Amino acid sequence: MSTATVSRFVNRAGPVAGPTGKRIETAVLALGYRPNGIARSLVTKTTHTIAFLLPDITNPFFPSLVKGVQLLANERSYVLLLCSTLSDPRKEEEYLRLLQAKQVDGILAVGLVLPRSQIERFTSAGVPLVSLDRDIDYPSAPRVHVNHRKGAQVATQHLLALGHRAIAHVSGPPQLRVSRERLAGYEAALSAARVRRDERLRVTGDFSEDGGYRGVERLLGEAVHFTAVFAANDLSAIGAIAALKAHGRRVPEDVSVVGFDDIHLAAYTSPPLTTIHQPALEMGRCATEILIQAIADGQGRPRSNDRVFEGPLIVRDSTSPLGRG
Amino acid sequence: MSTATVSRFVNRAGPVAGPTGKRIETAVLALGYRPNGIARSLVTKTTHTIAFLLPDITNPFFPSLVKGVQLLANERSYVLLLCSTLSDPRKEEEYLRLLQAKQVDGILAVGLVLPRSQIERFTSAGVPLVSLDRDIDYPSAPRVHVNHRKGAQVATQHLLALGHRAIAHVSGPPQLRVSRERLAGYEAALSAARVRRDERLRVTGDFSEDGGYRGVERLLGEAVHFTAVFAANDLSAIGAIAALKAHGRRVPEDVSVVGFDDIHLAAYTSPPLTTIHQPALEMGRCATEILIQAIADGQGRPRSNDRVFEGPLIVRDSTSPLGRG
DNA sequence: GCTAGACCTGTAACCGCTTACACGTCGCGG
DNA sequence: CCGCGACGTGTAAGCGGTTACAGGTCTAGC
Repeated sequence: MSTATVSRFVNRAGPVAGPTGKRIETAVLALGYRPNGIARSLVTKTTHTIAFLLPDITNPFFPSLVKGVQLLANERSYVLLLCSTLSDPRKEEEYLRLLQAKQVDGILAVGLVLPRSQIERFTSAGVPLVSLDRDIDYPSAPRVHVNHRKGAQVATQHLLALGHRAIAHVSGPPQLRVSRERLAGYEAALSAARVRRDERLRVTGDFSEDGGYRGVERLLGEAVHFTAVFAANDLSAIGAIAALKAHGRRVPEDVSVVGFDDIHLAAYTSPPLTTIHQPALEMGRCATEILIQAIADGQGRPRSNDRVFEGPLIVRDSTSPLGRG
Repeated sequence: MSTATVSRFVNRAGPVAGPTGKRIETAVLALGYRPNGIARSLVTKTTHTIAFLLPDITNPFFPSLVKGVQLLANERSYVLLLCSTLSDPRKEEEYLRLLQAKQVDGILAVGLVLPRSQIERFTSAGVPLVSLDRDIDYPSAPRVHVNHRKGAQVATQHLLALGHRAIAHVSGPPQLRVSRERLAGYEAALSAARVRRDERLRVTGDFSEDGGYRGVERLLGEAVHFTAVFAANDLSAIGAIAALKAHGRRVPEDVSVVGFDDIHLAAYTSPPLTTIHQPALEMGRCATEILIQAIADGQGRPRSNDRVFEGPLIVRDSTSPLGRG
C-alpha cells in the first residue's frame, strides 16, 4: 500500500483493485487520515479557493451577493476568502499581494479603486478576475451587474407617472461609476419627460443612511420645493425617509421616495419601500459561474462574457400619486 | 544566492549581509518574484488563515461581527475564510472536513448545530475553536457573547418602567439557546415586577422579519390585549412593527416595541427602534484576538477565557409610556 | 507453452519553500 | 602566527502529497 496507490484511491484517479481499496478504506478510518490539501495544492497548483473583494460587508446589499457567490462556490466545492477593502487602495493592494501568495484560483471584486496598472500586475500572474456590481478599472474582466442607468430611469419614470415633477435625487459617491450611471438614468427620464433640470434638486450622498438623511436635510434647508425623491440606493432612501419624517413630512402623502437595490429590509421599512430590485443572489451565482468557468478554461484571461441583469421596479408604499396627501 | 539565503532574507530570519540583501532585492524586483505561500505553509504547518462559520451572512447582525473579525484578522495579517452553514449539520460537517484539509489555523463559529462528538473529531486535530454570539455544543471552546438574559431583562424592565404590564414576546427559534436565554430574561423581569405570566403573550418567531410579522398577527388574531412587545431581535421587531402598522396600530402610541441587537438600520426605521445594543465589532475583534492567541499558544485547547459583554439599552422612539396614545 | 498486453502497484522525482547543518572566511586575542 | 568563534552562505533533507514510469502478475491468444 504505497502513497501512490492511496493517492489514486482517494482521488479516484487511476485504477485500484477492489480488495486494495477496501484495505485503504479501513486504514483511513482507523488512522483518521485526512489528506493535506496544502500538499496537494503545491503540486496541483490549484487551491479550490476564490477570493471576494468588496468595500464593506456591512452594507446590507453585499451580504446577498456574498450568499449567492457562496451558494454556487460550495456546489462546486470551492471555498470563499472574504476581503473587505474599505475602498482603500493600500488595503486592496495588500490583499491582492496576499491572495497571490495564497494562490487563490480566482478573484471576484466589487468596485476596486486600484488603477489598471496595479491590477494587471496581479492578473498577469494568470489569476482570472471578474467584477461584480460595480465596475473596476480593468476592462478585460467580465462584468456582471444590473443595468444601473435603466433601473434609475425606470424608478424616475415611476415617479413621473405618478404625476411628480419636482423630483430630487440623492446620489451616491460621485467618484463611483454606479453613482454616475444612476444619476444619468434619472436625468434621462426627466429630460424625456421634458422636465426642466434643476441643479438644486441634486444632492450628493454616499450610499449610507446618514448620507440620505443629510442630503434631504440640505434639500429641506434650502427651501427648494420637491414632492418626490429618488435615492441612489435603499440605504439613502431609508435615511431620506427618516429625515423627512423628522421634519414633519409624511411619506408618501407629502413626498414619495424610491430607492435602489431592494435590500431585504426594504419590504419592512415604514412605509415599505418602493425600489429597484437587484437580483443579488443570482448575480452572485452568475459571477461565480463565470469565474469558475474561467478557472477551468485555464488561461487567466476569461472570455469576456458580460452579463447585465434587469432591475425591475418593486412598487410598495413609499410612493403615491402627486397631490394625494 | 541560494534559495536558502533568499528565504532568510525575505523572512528576515537569520543573518544576511547588506550587499547580498541588495542583490536579492533587485532580483526580486526584476523577476517579479512572489513567494509561494502554499509551499511555505507546507513546511511551516501554518496558513495564517482562520475560518468563520456562521448560519447566514444575510442576517444583518452578522456582517458587523464579520467586520470586527476581519479588522483584527487583517491587523494580524490573517485571512478570513467565510462559511455559511445555513444551520445545516451536513453542511457544517462538510465545511469542517474542508477546513481541516485546508489546514486553517483556527475556527470561529457562531452557533454550530453539530453535536459535540462530531466537533471534537476536528478540534482533536489541534485546531483551536472559539464560539461567538451563539453557543455551540463544545464546552471547552472559549465563548464571547453578550449577556442575552440580562439584555432581555433590561429591555423588559424598560417597558415595565414605562408602565406597560401586558408585554408580549416574540421569541427566536426555540431550539437555540440564545432564544431561551432572552426568553428567560423577559420572564425574569416580569416575575420580578410581579406581573402574572400569560402564555398567550408568548409567540415563537424565528429571528426573521417574517417571523416577527406573523407572530404579531397571531397575537392580534387571538384578540389578546397587549400594549408592548419585546422582540427577540431587531429583525423580529421590524416585522412586528410592520404587522402592527398594517393592522392600524400606531407605534409607539398604541404599542411599544423593543428589539435586540441594534443592527445598523435600527436607528433608521420608523420609528427608530429602541433596542439592546450588541457591540458586534468589538465582539468580533475580541473573539479573533482570543483565537489568534490560542493559535500562537500552540496547543489546540485554548485556555477558556470567556468574555461576556454587556448589552446596553438604546432608547429611541419605538417605546413610550403607557397610555400616552 | 510462450508471449503480448491489460491491469495493478510500487518507486522516485518533484511541487517551492524552510531550516538544520556544514563549510568557508574573517577578525581577534593569546 | 595560530586557533577559535562569529558571521554569511550554501547544501540538502524534508513538508505531504501527485504522477510518470517501471515492473510484476495474470489472462488470453496463438
